[in-house]
Amino acid sequence: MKSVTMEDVARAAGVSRALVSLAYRNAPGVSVKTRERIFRTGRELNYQPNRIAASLASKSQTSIGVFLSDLHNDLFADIFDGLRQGLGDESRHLVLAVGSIDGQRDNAALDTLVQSRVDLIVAAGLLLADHDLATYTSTTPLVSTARVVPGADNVFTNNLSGARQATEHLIGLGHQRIVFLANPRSDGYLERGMGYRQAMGEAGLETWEIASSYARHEAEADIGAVLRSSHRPTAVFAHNDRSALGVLDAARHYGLSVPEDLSVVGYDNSSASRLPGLELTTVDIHARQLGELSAHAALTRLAEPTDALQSISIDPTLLVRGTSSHPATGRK
Amino acid sequence: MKSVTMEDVARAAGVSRALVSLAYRNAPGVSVKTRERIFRTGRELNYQPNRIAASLASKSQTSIGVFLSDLHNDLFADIFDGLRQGLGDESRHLVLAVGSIDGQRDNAALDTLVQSRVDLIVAAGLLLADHDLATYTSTTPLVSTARVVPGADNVFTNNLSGARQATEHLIGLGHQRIVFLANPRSDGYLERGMGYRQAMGEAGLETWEIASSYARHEAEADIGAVLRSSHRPTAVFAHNDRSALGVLDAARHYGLSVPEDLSVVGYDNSSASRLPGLELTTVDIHARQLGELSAHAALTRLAEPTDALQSISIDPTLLVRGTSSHPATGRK
DNA sequence: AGTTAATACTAGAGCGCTCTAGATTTGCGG
DNA sequence: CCGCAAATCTAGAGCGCTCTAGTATTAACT
Repeated sequence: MKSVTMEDVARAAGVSRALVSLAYRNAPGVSVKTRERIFRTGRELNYQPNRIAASLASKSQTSIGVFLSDLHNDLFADIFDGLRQGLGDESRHLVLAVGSIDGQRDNAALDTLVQSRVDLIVAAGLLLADHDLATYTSTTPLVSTARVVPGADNVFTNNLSGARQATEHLIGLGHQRIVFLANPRSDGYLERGMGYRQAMGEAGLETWEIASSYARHEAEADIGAVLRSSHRPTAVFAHNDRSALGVLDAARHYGLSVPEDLSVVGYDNSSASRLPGLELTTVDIHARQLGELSAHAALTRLAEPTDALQSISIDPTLLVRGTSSHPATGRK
Repeated sequence: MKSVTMEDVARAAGVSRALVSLAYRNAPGVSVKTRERIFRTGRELNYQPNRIAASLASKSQTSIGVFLSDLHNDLFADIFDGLRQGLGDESRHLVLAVGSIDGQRDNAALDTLVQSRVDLIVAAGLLLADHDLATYTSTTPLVSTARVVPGADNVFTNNLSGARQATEHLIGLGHQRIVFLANPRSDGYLERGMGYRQAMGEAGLETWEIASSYARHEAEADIGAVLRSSHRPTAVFAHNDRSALGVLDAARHYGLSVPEDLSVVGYDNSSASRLPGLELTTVDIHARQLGELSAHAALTRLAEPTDALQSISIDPTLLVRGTSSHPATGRK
């Protein structure tokens, strides 16, 4: 399947290859008449410029690599939307790479981007250790979203603040036995845990943390044992919506009604949390805005490669919905 | 930012460029000793092969383009997972392009893939008209998932069967006034409507169709008016889960309880439909399997470019969950 | 018309790799 | 130690484009 090249178009239009190149890049220096003729013959031959060749030949083709951790999490979809919007016209040269929920594919995905010689990588939801990322940041500028990576421009959410807001909300409602459901594999869990601990400490309450895994089913099992105990918690603050849904499931399974018997607060404001019938109280990390700001950071970095590294933090917002209320009574 | 080239590695290792190339491609013809030396110096120099140059130079670099319509719909995430699994090792050369929910970006996304000279495109959720797609199928083999495209290998779900199953389920429960909530912009809506009509016709029931839009909120508004009418339907079959959730919302808004006052059946078995607290009765299209079969179709096509076009259909499965029951009574 | 200054166009080198065809080395039976 | 095939390695021509440095053409103004 031989494809049409620039050479073919040039010959057919009776001009040089270089001129066709200029025309297709909308560069100046081509007369209107010739430009039209070139496009016409291009269309006739069904010519599609070869991007591969173009980016090999040119040094200035700025392409941006986007790493997304997991397509199942619509948070990343939001970030991606924001990114694309913030990038505007630049978004035509995006190269996507998708990792996997366990982080196993992150390395391969980043390699792909580096090997595709993207000028910059915007990464959302990286699970790799800082140390492993150093290899990449030394080669290609990195804009990290929703996680702070040394050596990269960072656009992140203030997890500490979000976790405090969530915990203080529960404390304010009168809860005392508040469990924090953590996941050592998840982004930002450390800071969220810290925010939880701070808020609990300031209120003179004892912390109670349970480690859980990323998957909903496992989170459900992990929390199940706790919910069955006689001195069970009256509220659970989950490190993200996904595991909060697991808690909801577990509660239902053990006959606890939410929020009457148990208050549940999630984190992320994922689309699932917004669903009718769930109305999960959660913390909105403003994912779309995160993406947009990442775009700006990326554009700035490309324009000024030597500028100092930036870190932008966005304050998350607590969204009180239906799964949190006063303990025992069920009153809002 | 000058990057390390194969030339650099060759010089440092004291061999020819060609040999480095062979080594990095794990090709035979390189002695074990030399191979090791090459990799060692490669690592020392932090060499990353330039994929762009590689694919320009080689004719046989098979890369596969993947078009995904919309990252917010986790159906596509499932398809993608299946695809990646089915592709196995081949999945290292995936090039992703993402459209948009309104289909506006589909053209641009496909152009990107063609311009990246992918050897084949696997497309999930295309909204473009057949006619617009002809341009692409003439250049690059296309495997279409979840939609039948002329001139492409197709892996699709039997929408007719799925819609019949859903409708017959409702009829079997005793419903008579069953609304089909359609969306003229959505994939497969035509066939789903047809399945609905067939099932209704065979049962001697009158059809009742309402056009809706893709977004949940609008679907909610569209269905609202119908639900308020005195002679309202006892069941709604929505063309997909997304709009089914809108129906659920509308029902709640107008004080109808589901499934007691209104049965609702969706389509897709999206992750949202599986959530605790929703338990939407829906039709499972087996998205993951769709992806896997697409992978096989792609591999077959790449191996045998001249074989006749294939069409594989998967029968969807009705999943009866909590939102459907006998009319008026609420008994299952 | 004659000079200058734009404007329009072209030749050819090169981006970093792959691949073909040929050169060199190695292994091994006699 | 020779001969010859197999194993190992290399030179150099592209892949389809961009970009620099230049040539040809037209416009602009004395």
